[in-house]
Amino acid sequence: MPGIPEAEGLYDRIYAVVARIPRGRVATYGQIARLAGIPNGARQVGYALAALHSGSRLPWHRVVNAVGAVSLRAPGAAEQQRFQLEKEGVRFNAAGRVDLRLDRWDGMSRKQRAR
DNA sequence: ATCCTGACTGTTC
DNA sequence: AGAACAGCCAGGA
Repeated sequence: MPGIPEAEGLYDRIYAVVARIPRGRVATYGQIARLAGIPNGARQVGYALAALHSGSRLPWHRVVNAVGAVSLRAPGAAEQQRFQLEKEGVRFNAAGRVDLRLDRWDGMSRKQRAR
């Protein structure tokens, strides 16, 4: 069939990409969407992650928005995400944002700490 | 099928 | 740098 975008589910593809983000690095929603084959699916990525039940082993905390900030809305959740990232070595600036130029995952190699 | 909501993003001011 | 806007698209009512 000419139109089989996701015979395994859209979310599964998103989760698969998130699972590949190496420790100590972050990726943006748009970046993940693109890697999952969903050009303009940034919101879908957020939607998919929101659908995740607590207890999932997916490294969803490594996902930040386009400006390097945490987009969690639930009170306290954002701080928790930041704490977990800092624990992995990701640094936040005074504005509470990640410097994507330094810690963004290149989407290819799994481990590589440039800088 | 229509409308509203949302863990988004790029452009423009 | 921050705010307003307009696209974007999957769910749920």
